[in-house]
Amino acid sequence: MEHYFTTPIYYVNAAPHIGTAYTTLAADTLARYWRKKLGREYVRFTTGTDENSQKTLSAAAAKGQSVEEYLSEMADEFVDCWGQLGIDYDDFIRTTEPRHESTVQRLVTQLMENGDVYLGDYEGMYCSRCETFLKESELNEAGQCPDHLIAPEKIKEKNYFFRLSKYQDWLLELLQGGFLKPEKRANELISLIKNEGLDDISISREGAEIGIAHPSDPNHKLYVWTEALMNYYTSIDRPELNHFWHGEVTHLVGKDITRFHCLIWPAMLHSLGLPLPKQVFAHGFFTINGQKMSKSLGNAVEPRALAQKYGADALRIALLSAFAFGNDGDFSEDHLAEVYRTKLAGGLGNLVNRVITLIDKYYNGDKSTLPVAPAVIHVEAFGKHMEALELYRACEVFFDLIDQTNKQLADAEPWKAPDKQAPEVLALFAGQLATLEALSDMAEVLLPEAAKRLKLMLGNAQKTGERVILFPQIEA
RNA sequence: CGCGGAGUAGAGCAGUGGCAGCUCGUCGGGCUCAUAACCCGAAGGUCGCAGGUUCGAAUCCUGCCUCCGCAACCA
Repeated sequence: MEHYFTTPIYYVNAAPHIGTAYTTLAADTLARYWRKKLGREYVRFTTGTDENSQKTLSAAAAKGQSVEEYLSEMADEFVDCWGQLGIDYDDFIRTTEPRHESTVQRLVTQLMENGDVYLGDYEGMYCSRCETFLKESELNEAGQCPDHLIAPEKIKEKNYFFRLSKYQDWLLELLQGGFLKPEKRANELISLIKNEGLDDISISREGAEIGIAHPSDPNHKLYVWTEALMNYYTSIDRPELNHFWHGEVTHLVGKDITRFHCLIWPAMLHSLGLPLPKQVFAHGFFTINGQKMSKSLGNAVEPRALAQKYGADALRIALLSAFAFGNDGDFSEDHLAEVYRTKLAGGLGNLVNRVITLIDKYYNGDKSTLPVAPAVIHVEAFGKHMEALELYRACEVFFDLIDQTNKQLADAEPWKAPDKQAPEVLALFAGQLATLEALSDMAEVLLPEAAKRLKLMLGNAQKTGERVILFPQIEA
């Protein structure tokens, strides 16, 4: 079974920050797990940028650039950041690409042919921040958008609508069936449907300058969410890649955009007769040092700066092990430094160093004399958690194995054994080596850069010569 | 009654019905193969409060209190 992982496509109005990095690192980690298990050809991982926004006009103008220049520059920021974080995606999709336009126009045409799109009059209050129309009942006392505290514009125009309301009952069942995880997030949408019901949604704007042209009405541009969600399909919309849509598709999203991914998107797919994703997983948000990330507070975190100081590996595992995937939590550079110092340098790095040193010393680095060791049971638990998207627990298993192995070595005290060729000493080192192999396999998922060096060290039949330090001490 | 998160050891977090856990930090000890690393032990919590359900509740129900996010950056 193929696996297809996606992150949201990110708005290009700012450089990637630690929050977007979190989603992307999580997706990358899952993709690495499945590639290792199934082979690269059975896994696809897509990320990208959402570039069809009215705001790019003013943003580009403010920088004295053309829209194209502005968008390319911003997209490059993301490509560069993901490169520095070691993100190994299969596709980076930009919604201004021709391939996306063609897929969107084809899918929207099909929606129209299915009778799920109609042209209607719309007079309503449009919040440009929400990028959606608001009901009167949703406005606050001041007549403002309650989320953004700005007065919505009164807009009267012809809009194309998607018949979302038609799929209300179907969506309710879908959500009750576990389409969205964790369950608490699904419950939010279930109560939304039950309490407020679903309205048809506008999918076009009349006379907009930015966006993908409506396939049959040149006066309209397709409205952002409808079009943006289709990027997940665009990426595999080629005959040789289309089978990924028939495998297990997992959309990773932040908890704030579940309604788009779990109401609009599945309804459109259902209308199109396309298979649904296996699941949408909504992760939580985190504060920085207990405070909301904010430029004005000066605590916005640039992932590239952290990766340069501690390495992309450390940033990755510090984020994923900081709190349970799906919960909210806290993150700080202190925490990152702590994980680096205690778990990576003092834990894994030191363990590798001491085991290899001993084997070099006692057996001249010749691992072939050691007996075959039993399998490491942690590997199974690690896989189970990865497959359940329990990244936090997978990290726990990894760290736990390191601790147990250090403990085992300390208990056995092989340096005190008079005969290093005694069966129990040989068995000990065989087991330790098997554990390092298992750890290096897990590291290929959790710590890809370190894993390369570790594999190299373990692969050497003879002495490694100069000692390789996996995680050197970092001066504060 | 705006929406939503959250209150568990000094800090950060797991744990969603079955004897309160993890990591870090702190204190004491050990070891010396190792990156001043590693191992052992200890201190430290009436699981926000009050009711209720249950043989049994951190966990389920009710009410309350407190904190956080919801202009902009923004998962």
